[in-house]
Amino acid sequence: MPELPEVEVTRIGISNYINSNTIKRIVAYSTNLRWPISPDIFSILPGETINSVERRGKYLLLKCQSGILLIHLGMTGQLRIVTTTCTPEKHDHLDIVFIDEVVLRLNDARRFGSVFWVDSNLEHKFIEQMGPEPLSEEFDGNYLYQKSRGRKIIVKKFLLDQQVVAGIGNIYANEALFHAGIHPSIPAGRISKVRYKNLVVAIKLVLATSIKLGGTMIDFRDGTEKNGHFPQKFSVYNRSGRPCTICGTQIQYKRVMRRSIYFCKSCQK
DNA sequence: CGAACGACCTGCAGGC
DNA sequence: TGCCTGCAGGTCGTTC
Repeated sequence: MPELPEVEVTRIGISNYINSNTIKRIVAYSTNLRWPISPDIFSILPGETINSVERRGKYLLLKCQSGILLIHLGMTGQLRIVTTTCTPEKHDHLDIVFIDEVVLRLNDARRFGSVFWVDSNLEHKFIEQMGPEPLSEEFDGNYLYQKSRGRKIIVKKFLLDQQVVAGIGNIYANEALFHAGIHPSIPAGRISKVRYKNLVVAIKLVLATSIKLGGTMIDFRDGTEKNGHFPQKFSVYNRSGRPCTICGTQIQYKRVMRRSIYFCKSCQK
């Protein structure tokens, strides 16, 4: 499930192959992702050179001369670097073919991902409304504290709001709350500034650690199944019934508002 | 404005 | 064996 670390690891991985490379053509095997892929890209992209590969929250930004290609991987989206001789498989939707025959191929089984083309002098509304990058200095305890005043939603859901902070998903929200010792079901507006400072430290730590370890499930190179090593570091996520790494209490699992929460009832208050 | 929920989609696990 | 149900996940759009 691509969250910020997975997108970042993907960004670094594909950059080596596509940065400064020029697009030859676009091939679509299906265009109905979360939204139809902008038909513009078939005529605009050929001839464009990738000037930089950037990331904003969970979005990848392929910056070209005349605009930006935004890619969101949804839940199951994966980008792979292949060659033109590599035949497409099930759930492959889009090829960005470069002049040196390198292909950036998008695969997305559940099709929650999306691809947008935006004119360079327009900001896309989804990006525009997005909160700060969690690894930036701008994102600190004071910011979260101020942002949460008056909010009644539970803190775990608050962290998933991309307008609050960009790039956090269910896995890292659960993990960060554990490391900060905060119960996921507490209303966001009732948490002290000190606790938010601890939470921000925890968020930055879990995200940075995951990026360093290669995320949770990344595989961008042709043929080589190279999974990230972060799952081995999970403290609560997907560990229902297993002992807490700190106190040994069984990790709790609950469905709250159609989302899974994992926590230690002894360590998180 | 905030909160809650439906919808989108597919693969997989579990129950019968 | 095979069908059915529920769950997993992100997030936009709609409704209250």
